[in-house]
Amino acid sequence: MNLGKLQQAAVLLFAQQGFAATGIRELGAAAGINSATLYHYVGSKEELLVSVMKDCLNEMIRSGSEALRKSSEPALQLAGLISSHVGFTGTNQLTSRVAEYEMRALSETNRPAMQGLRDEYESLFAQVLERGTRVGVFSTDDLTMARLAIMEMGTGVAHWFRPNGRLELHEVQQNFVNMAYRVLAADPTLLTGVDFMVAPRQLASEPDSLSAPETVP
Amino acid sequence: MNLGKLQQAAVLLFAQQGFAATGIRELGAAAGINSATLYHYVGSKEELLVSVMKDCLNEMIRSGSEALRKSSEPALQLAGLISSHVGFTGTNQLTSRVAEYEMRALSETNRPAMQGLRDEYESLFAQVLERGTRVGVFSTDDLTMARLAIMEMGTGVAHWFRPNGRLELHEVQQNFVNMAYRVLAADPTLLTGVDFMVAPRQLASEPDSLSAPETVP
Amino acid sequence: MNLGKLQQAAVLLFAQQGFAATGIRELGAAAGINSATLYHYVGSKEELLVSVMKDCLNEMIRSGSEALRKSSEPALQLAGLISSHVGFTGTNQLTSRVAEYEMRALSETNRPAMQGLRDEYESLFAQVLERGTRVGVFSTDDLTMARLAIMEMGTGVAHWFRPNGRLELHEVQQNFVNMAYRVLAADPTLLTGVDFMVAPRQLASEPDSLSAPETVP
Amino acid sequence: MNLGKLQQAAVLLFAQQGFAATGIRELGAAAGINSATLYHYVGSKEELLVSVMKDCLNEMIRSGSEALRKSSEPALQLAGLISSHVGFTGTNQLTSRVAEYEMRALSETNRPAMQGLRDEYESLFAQVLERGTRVGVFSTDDLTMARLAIMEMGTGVAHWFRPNGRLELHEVQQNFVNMAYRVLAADPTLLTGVDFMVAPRQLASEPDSLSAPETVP
DNA sequence: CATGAATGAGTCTTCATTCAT
DNA sequence: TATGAATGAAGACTCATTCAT
Repeated sequence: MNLGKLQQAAVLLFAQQGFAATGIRELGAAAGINSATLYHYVGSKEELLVSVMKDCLNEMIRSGSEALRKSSEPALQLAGLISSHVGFTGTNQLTSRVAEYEMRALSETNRPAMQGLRDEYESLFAQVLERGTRVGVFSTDDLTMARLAIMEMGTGVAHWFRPNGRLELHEVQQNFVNMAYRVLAADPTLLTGVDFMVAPRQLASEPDSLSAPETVP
Repeated sequence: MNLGKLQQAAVLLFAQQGFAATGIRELGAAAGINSATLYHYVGSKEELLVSVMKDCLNEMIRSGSEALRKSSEPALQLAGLISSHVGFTGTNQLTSRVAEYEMRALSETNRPAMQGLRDEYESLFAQVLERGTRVGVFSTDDLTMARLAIMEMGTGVAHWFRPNGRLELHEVQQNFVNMAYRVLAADPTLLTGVDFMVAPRQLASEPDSLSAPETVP
Repeated sequence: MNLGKLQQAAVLLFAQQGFAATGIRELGAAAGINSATLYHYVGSKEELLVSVMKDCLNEMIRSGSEALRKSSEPALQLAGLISSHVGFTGTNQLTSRVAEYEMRALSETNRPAMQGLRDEYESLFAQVLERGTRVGVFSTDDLTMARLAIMEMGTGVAHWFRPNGRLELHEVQQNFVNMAYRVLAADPTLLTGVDFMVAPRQLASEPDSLSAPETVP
Repeated sequence: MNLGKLQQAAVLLFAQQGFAATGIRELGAAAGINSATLYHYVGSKEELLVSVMKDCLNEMIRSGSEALRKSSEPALQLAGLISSHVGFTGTNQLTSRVAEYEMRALSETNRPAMQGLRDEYESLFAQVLERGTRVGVFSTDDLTMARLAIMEMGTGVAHWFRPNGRLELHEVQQNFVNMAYRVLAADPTLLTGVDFMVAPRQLASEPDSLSAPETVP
């Protein structure tokens, strides 16, 4: 037994049923321990959620920041950032879903810190898009809406991507970069010959399952 | 008292805290009635959710279908469909959020029917995109991913749009049509002089609130 | 609508499910009225039970007393009393069952009065048996036990007798008189040519149903 | 704490007030535990009732069957059976009352099984009486009615017998055998010198109380 | 490290009853 | 006479959490 296994069980159940609908005994059962034993690893049900969310958001920020550091060109930075975002979301589908959905389940004690990390992550996109627009490599009617749209569509990957499905994850990453470029009217030839791709890391909290056949044709 | 007011209270709380985390007494208080009185209007907490979701999904299908009937050109149909989708989502932000998020809260008794409506709605997009691709007005690397991305980004409107904010809803609708056209490499001049816009209807379950200043600058 | 129909509905449900397990709305539905209307006929659920029990016990006492008045011979009085008891029980199966079972459901306000009636009724048996024993027409090891046994077996008729079944009610009455005579070692020839039989009256509270085929072969 | 103590508390309350009228908190209080703790020992209120009834009916069948095995003579078998029945009822007054009265409180899930056990028990009496009649040791106008009467009067012992009262339980057993013999016109001398008596066992569910002075003089 | 027993506060739902219409 | 709407109290049951072992 260790915290990782417990987090995996938690993420699986939280993703399926939601934090509020998941009982502590259910969590214990899924992790193969008594519900009381659970309190040896974690102070409370909410703390368990916090530990999952913190790891998740920190890795998102780390991975996104790393992508930004690979180049100083906004267009390439954006490609890296989207590649990171989609890669992470595809690799940690359940965890990232929980981190997004269950923000509202946090008490006032914990929400500000987690929301702060989320804001920090989103600001990575805002910065790149703004610089790219200023420099003239991106062009949109409304930059804010474009940013929100691009992030949202990337996040959606968590809902449908299946490992061992029709598409490899790197194909999905490439494709989403292409779509973002189109939305921003960026020049796709900027990408030729450049390695912007970010290899995603799997979190300890991400369950192994979900290798089922792709549900979306 | 009437069902509408109760639905509004329910949607507000379900959107903020989730179905499972919302108590029956809380619902009653928000609707201005005793929790027991609630059972005069609705058979159970879940039935209340079902009534909201059913109304929501039915109106989405109706509105989307109406949009498709305004033209036989796939490109214009898509514009209408996106206009409908974004308009509906912006007008019924909380209700549509609840309808999306709380599918998992339904019991096996009710989920299939609701999921069926959701699938029916999504198939509207699939049909149009497929026909447009066959006809040659749309061009993508992967049509399925494009479809998912376009739907997802439209759905995201529920998270940030604020009436009386920086943007009018019709501007948002227009902008999302433009972005979708870019993703699909569709010719934007096809839209000039054409009225594809669908005027959204507000559901009885949608709370009046939320006229707050836009949170996203 | 009238009190009688309401009592019938009540007796049917109280006999099947018990007083505590029967709801006021259930009662209304069975009587064909709204549960609120019920309060025009009766002050409360308990008062409804009381009205049923009072009518029942009063008629038992009246019928038993009448039987005693038909003769001054203890042996013949007992025959009349048992005939009355069994006849009443067979004619008002459900009502008498409710009157017996639901004594415990009464509040302290009403129980003493009802228990008083019950005691008064049982004392009819005690008196007759004692006089008969003193006179020498009855003979037992223990008179108290004999009395309890005889009453109990007569009461049991409520559980299995079915009108239109294998046996006519008057046959059952006769048979129980015979059995009681045996238990008391009374001379059966005392009964020849004497009409001790008491014709039972049906209470307003007794439902019409139960004309089903006898369940006990 | 253990199941037995809980069963005792349940039997006491169920016998006094009925299953439906007894609350879960009341049960907990009577057993000296919190109402929630009760669910560590039993799955539901009904399951608690079932456990009591099952134990009771099984022991009745076991004891009755044992009595039958002590002889092959129907007259002696009947004596043993009645002795067993009355002994059991006098020893487990409350439990047997609950087992009889609360059959109707069971849901459709549990009632068939319990009713099956009850039927099995009653058939012991039917078999013996039928064989005895065929052999000619019993004589009645109507065997079915005699059987019902005999069983019912024995069951009535639960209502009035008090340990440490005027009569010892074995006296009651003997007396009821005598009365049954009279009802059936059986020869009492058949019993002389024969030990047909069955020693009753007390169930774990039977409360200790009730050693009060006999209520019926 | 692990757990069975325990509990107060909470869950959704039903209760008997009242009252304006 | 009749009822739909309303409610405080109570129903059975589950909750997250604690603690002695």
